[in-house]
Amino acid sequence: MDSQVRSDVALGRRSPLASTRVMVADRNVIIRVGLRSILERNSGMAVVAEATSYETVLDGVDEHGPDVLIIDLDLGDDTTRGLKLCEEISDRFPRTKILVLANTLSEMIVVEALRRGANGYICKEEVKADELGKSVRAVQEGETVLGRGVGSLVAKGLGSTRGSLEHLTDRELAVIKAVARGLSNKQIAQEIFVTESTVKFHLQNASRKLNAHRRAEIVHLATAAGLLSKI
Amino acid sequence: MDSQVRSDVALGRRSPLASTRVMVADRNVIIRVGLRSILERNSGMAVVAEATSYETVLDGVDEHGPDVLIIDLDLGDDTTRGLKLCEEISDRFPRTKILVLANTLSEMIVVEALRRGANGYICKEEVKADELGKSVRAVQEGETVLGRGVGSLVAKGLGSTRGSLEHLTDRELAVIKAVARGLSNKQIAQEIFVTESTVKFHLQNASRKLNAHRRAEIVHLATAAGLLSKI
DNA sequence: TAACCCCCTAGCCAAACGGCTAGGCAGGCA
DNA sequence: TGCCTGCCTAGCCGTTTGGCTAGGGGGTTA
Repeated sequence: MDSQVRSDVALGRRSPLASTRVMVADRNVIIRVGLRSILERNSGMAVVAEATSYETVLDGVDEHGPDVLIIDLDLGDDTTRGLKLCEEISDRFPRTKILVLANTLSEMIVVEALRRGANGYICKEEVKADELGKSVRAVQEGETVLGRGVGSLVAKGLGSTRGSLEHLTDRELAVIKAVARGLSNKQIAQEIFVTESTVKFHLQNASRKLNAHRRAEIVHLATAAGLLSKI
Repeated sequence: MDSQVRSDVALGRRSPLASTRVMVADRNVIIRVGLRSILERNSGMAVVAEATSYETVLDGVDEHGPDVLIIDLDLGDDTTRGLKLCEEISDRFPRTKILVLANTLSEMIVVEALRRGANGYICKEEVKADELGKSVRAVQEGETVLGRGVGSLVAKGLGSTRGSLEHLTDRELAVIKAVARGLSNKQIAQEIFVTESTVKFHLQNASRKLNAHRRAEIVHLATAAGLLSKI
């Protein structure tokens, strides 16, 4: 339609309605383009910056000072880095609201993200196009947005006594990855140059942290939490 | 549309072949919008149909006869349905080429998809924007396209004697899902009203089919293959 | 009808696992 | 300095598992 406005937007200028400045952090170029298209065309927002790695998110926020940061916590091989990022951004740039856009729905991650400063959590698969703009605007205005299915998950989790996600240590994660490959404790011990006892020790700790009791469950929970993306 | 040839040229030139008609099948609206945006703006292609469920893909292909179908095999809770869909489309509509756009990289799924008529397989996370158009055009012209990392995976898999994916039976899948929840064979037996022997039987068969030797590995492989999306 | 697949059951045995207690060592921090 | 955390080791015990052989019954298809 109005080609004048469109080219202005393309140049980076804001239309009077484009009062919301958004930054998008996602590894997937299709997602980035899709978000830009949806937000700019349907909601009159402006995507002022993009990031594809943990390292560049902070700089982008610092430089562009977006109103809302839409972020997939899984920007690498470790979702816990995304969680730390939430904490750091909400700490250093409290004016920028954080809307987590997740691939998967994990109770642990949701609770932890909110605890560390995220203002909203929606799931890529579930979201509808018209909800996106509303969600962004809502978090910008200080609301907390929980997408489809997220709310009930959180409510369920709040009843449990389980506190915050005790994040897995490097060693524990390494052992879990080996377990996922079907290795026995003895094989794992040889692979990482420790004794079988140590492997069992790490697995016991991981079990407690994930509230699991069998190695198959550990693998499943760690996968669901996005901790095993790269084996 | 023809009156805007000039602006089309400005947007990115339209070659005589620019009539590529694409259909997109993906549950995720962000992905659908992103693909449309990338393909239409940068490559002068037309997205003529979209689908979001297994049921609607066939109708869409039948009605619009796209040159290329870009499809995420995981349109529901069962990737094997996506594989069947590949087979059916390549059988009934051989003129429509199939480009699989996957979330995850699973050797089994790749090999099986290609065996059942897919003409290309690329991974959402890995693909670059400019590669998308090229890939679509390449499969349209009869080439087989394997995205980053996919090729080496297939090559590795071809060496193995393991044949096609023997798909898991309902029972086997049910047992695996229970295993993922950390249940013991005895507990699973009680839950699905069979003896422990039967549970072990199903797990043995699943192990063979997935080429795994430990239940943790079974869970991991089944997850990677998209078989455990809904627990 | 035979051949096949899926589902179910049984028993055996060695190996692996889960859960536990009880330590030692190094580094960061109050 | 003491305290905490992460990491490592040891041993014990009962349970679970992986891998195997050896069947039966019901359904579908060639």
